[in-house]
Formats: sequence, C-alpha cells, structure tokens
Amino acid sequence: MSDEGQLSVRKADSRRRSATQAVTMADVARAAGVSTQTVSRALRDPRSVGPDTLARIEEAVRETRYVQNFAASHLASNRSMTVAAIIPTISASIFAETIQGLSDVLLPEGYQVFLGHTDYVAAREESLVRSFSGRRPDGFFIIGTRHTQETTALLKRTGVPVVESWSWTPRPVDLLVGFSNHAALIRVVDHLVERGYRRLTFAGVMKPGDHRAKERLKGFQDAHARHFPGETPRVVTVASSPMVMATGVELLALVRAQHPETDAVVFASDVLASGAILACGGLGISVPGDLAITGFGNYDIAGQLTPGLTTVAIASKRIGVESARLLLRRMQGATVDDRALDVGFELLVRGST
Amino acid sequence: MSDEGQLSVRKADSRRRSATQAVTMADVARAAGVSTQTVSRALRDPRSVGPDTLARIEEAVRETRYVQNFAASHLASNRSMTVAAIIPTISASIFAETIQGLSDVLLPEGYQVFLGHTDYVAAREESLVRSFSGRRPDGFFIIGTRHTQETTALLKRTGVPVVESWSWTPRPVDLLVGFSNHAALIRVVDHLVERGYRRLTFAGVMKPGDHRAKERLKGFQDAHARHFPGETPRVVTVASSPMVMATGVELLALVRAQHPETDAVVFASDVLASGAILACGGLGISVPGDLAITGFGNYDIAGQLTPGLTTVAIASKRIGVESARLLLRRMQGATVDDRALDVGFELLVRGST
DNA sequence: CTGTTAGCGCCTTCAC
DNA sequence: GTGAAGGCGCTAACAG
Repeated sequence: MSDEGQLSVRKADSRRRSATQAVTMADVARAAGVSTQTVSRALRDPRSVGPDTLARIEEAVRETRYVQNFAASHLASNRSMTVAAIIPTISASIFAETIQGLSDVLLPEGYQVFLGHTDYVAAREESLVRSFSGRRPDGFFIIGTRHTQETTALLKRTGVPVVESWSWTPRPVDLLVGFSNHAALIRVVDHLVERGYRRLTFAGVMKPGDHRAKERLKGFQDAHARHFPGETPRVVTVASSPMVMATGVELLALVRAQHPETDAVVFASDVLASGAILACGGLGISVPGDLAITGFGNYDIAGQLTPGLTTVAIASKRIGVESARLLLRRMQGATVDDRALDVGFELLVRGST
Repeated sequence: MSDEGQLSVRKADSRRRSATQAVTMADVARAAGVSTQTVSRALRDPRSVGPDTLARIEEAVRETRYVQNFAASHLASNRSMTVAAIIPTISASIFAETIQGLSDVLLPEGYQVFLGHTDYVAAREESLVRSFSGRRPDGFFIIGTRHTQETTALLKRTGVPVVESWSWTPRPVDLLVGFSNHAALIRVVDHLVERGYRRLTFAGVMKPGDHRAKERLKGFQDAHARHFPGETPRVVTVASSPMVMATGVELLALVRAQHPETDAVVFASDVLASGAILACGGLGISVPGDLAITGFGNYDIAGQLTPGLTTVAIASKRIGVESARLLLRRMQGATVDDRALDVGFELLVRGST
C-alpha cells in the first residue's frame, strides 16, 4: 500500500482496474483517522469500538457516502448473507405468500433472498441449484421434496442448511417444513363420502414436474380405494394447460363428458375449482345440489364465491416464516433438534359440499 | 503459491481461514494441467481456448465437482451478474408476472435476481436500495416512479442502469417502462359516461405509499371534473385494509351507504371489483342494470365472472421482459436511445358495464 | 491460444 | 479497544 496521502488520485499503477471510483473502507478509515480494521469492526458490531471512534466513523461513512461491498466481505468472511429460494413459479400467489414470509424474517436479519423459478421442470431446478451454488448462499429454501439425484447431491455438497417445503418426506435432504398433500386429499375424500357423495372425480393440471399435484392425486386414489374397493377412481387431467380459472372450466366440461355420473369433483387447486363453480352458474348446474366441488389452497376467492368453496387451507406464509427461522438458527451456528416441521392443513367446509 | 504437490493438505499457514474445503479454480487448473487463467477463460468463453484444452478443463471441472465462486469473480471483475428488483409486494400476482418476465429474460443471460418488497412503505424502499447497493448489482428494477429524495440519489450514485416501471413520469431516474395510470382511469370514466352512467363513484384501497393508486384516483377525478363540471367527485377509500376481495365487499357497502345514488363504481383493482361483483349476487343488485362495476388489472378472474368485469388490461409480464431487455443492453455496454417505453393499457369492455 | 503478475475490498488472525 | 499483515478466489492487463 504505497499510501502517498493523495486524496483523489489513486495509485497510478497501470494494473489498477477498478472502473468505478467507488469509496472503499480505506477512504472511510482515512477520513476517520483510524485503520480499516476498526471501520470494519464498527460496521459489523458498533459496540466493539469506542464511542467516540464510532462517532467519527459514522460521520466519515456519511460524508464519504460509503456503501459496503458485500462481495469483498463475502470473500473474506466466507459468509454471503444470502439465501437462495427456489420455487416452481412466482405467479402462483400461494408460493408468493411463502416467499413473503421467508423475506419478512430474513431481511431484518441482514440476509438477502435470491429467487429462482423452475416452471415445474426438474432440469431447471438442477441448473438453478447449480448456478445459485456459485453465489455461495448461506442457506437454501426449496419448494418440493423430489429432486433429481444430482440436485440432491449438489444441495448436500454445499454444506449449508437446506429447507425443503410444501410437501412431506421421511428422508429430507436436511430440514423440512411442510405437510402431507396425500393426507389432505384423503381428508377431502372422507369428507365428501361422509356428506353422502359416492361418485367422485378428481380433476387437475398434472405437469410432469409437479409432485405436489401427484401426491394429491395419489391421496384421492388411495382414499377412493378404501371407500369404494374395486371401483376404478375417476380421474380427469390435463398436462400442459396453465393454472387459470379457464382451465377449471375446461376440466369441468371434460368431467361431465367423460364421467357424467359424477356427483362431486375434487379439484387439485382452488383456481380450477373457482373457475368451475363460476361456470356452473352459466351451465345451470346447482352446487352442491347437482354437483359438489372442492378445491385446494384456500385462495382469497374461495370464501367469496356463492356457494363458498370447500377447500384445504395451507399455512403458506407460515411455511416461509418457519423455514426462515430454521435456516437462521442453523446459519447462526445453532443446532436444530426438530429437523422436520409439519405445519399441517385444515379442511374448510363451505357451501360447495 | 508454495505448491508442494500435496493434494488434500492445503497450505499449513496459520492465517488460512477458509472453513470449507471448497474446490477452487486452482484445483481445476492443476487437474487439467493448465493455469487458472485458462480455466477462467474457458469458463467464461469456451471458444477462447483450444478444443483439447477445453475438453481437459471440462473433465477436470467434472471430476473435482468445481463450482465457481461468484463473489471472487465479482470482486475481481467488478461485475456482480445480479439485478436487484424492488416491488411493493410479492403477493400481488400482477407484480409476480412482471418479476417472472424479468427473470425469464435475465436468468438465461447469467444474471440472477435479488428480490425485495417494500409493502408500499417509502422508508423500506430506501433501506432496501441501500442494502441492495452493497451487493453492487449491475442493474436495478423498481416498481414505481416516486421515491424519497435519498432513494433517488442512491440510485443515481450506483452508476448502474435503473428501470422504473408500472407508472409514468417525464423525469425518470434513468430508464422507464410503464404506462399512465392516470390516463387509464380517464379512459374508464370516458367509457362509463359514454355508456350513459352519470353518478360514478371511485372506490379503492389507498395506502399512503401506493402512488399508482393515487394516480388512478387523480385520473378519475380529472375525468369526472371534465364530464361533470362543478360536481364533487364521489370517492370512497380505505387506507389500511388488505387488497383482498372481502375489502371490495366492504367498499361496496360503504359506497351504497355514503353515495346511494351511485350507478357505477370504479374500483382501483380487479380484486376489489371482483369481490363486489360476487357480493352483488347475494345482495340482489343487478350488474350492470342497477350498478356498473369496473376494475383494474385484468386479473384471471375478470373474464370468468358473470357478468364479465370491464377492466384495464396491463401487459404486466411484458413490463418485466422489456425492462430486462433494456437493462441487458445497458449492462452489456450498449447505449439505449429510447430511455422510456410506454407499454400502454387496454380497456376491456365486458358485461359489467 | 496460454501463462505471469498483481490486485479487487474486505475480514481473520495475531499482536499490542 | 486498536492496528499490521496477509489472504479469500478470481480476473484484468500484459506478454509471449
């Protein structure tokens, strides 16, 4: 450090590359008349330096408009203060709640959240994990518990805490905050049977990579087998339609065409169920008289429809909050005894059944 | 580099801090029998090295399971390959579309997206910009054009491209991809007047920091003043209610209590308008016979309701896509001639008017 | 097309 | 409570 006391003219070395004339910690240190070390300490833990030193440093930070460079900090400390979050799609408001919960807890603690979406494609998940790993996040949050082998291996190799969520598995990669989609659908079927419905049909969008939807279908099938042994469960799915209400309308039409005897439709999502309920009005189908309808997710609309939509409520924001708390504890070095948290679900019975 | 040829035992220097036994570029270089520089080049531009060298490096990467450390790359190259995105709330699906569009363009180019949400609080926006700046993003994307003075100053000082969006201003901080909320509401009012409605009431959630909502209200008021000079425009707002359908129901009740003469309600959002339309069924209010209703945003539900909801469609995904393209061009060093892009809006007339 | 050199800005370690 | 030294892992600049 050939510090010649020059202020604006920095080292004339031809190797100097810094494009920006960015203020560095050294500038602050010079302005405050202390070493960079003291500035560094003051920034990370203000109580670790003397009160007047702190005041001088704070003043220096203000007057130089210093903004700390986290990349340098990360490199030196081996902590990135970031968490990578991987979700199937941002546009599903139900995952948005989870991310909101996650950020609400992490941002105040100084962590920032990287967001990536897979569009339900396993290969995209793998490549996201791969590229996110390069940022050396201090934790991973990921929706789902089914990944490619390579993804799982990559996650384990990072050495940082990983929370899987929105599903359930006996063998999580690391931490787990979720619930059983399978159990939830069983609960729905039990309810319908209890209410006297006998000819149930499952309807949903089944993207190849959407394992939550598959678990729901499986739950439906298993419960159906228990209640109606020998009968083939009725299932109507589309693979590539977007998750919008219009798809629910389309599915309703398919159900009526393929299984006209159906007296209750179990939709894999409130979005689909809502579309169907709204369409029933125009089609002269009385809900639940002619047809019972159930959804999944307890979206905002579920309670506003007439009749109200019977559905499964998921504590989706809480999933984010609890995941963040687990990550925080582990990132701060504490050990976590309960590696798996079941946030459960709640069947909300409304007018549609 | 006192390279002693040892494999697992790294430098014994007591100053060595690396907690992780992470594979570095040097390990790859050693395995491939080249310099780190060549590895670096191969990773960034595979065509810049010889084909057999490339093959050896790729093999070495695979066998060492090397994952590049972006923090080091960032520090050395002064490019973080990240974009910071700041939105009011993740839970509003309409912004989610924008973020999806943004990521869809940026991720394939190697950029990662940091997401932060302000909950419509100006002070949170400022602190987000401040903390994001420490990550030295290569670009900023931000929803809204009204910021605190300090936020604007911070953004300008970063020296990287900034896209403001979802609104319009003659003096953007840098780049702008948006539309006029004001003009959109004028269009709505014009349409209602044309249809014969004369006693219009505006209803919405007015969070103090939601300038888009304010612009919509202003548009309503200005159009109202033009059509009905001298009359006081009817406005019903709540300040702190959540943006959910139930709030729309609540607003509808307020409108009917405070302005029973109303023959058309102009809602600030489809979410509110949808809640109101659904509630009208139960209240025996015929739409549009007794009451016309308009929304904003063209949410999924708008087209599924009966009657369909007349609303303003915003190309919200496109806002994200175009913003990303502008950012990319600037981040890649190109100059941008049109710094402001008006994506416009479209009035969708449906049954509710 | 490949290697050498030096440094990006900060933090850990050690010393006082 | 504060400072000095050195390195985190990578890439720009330059040379060959």
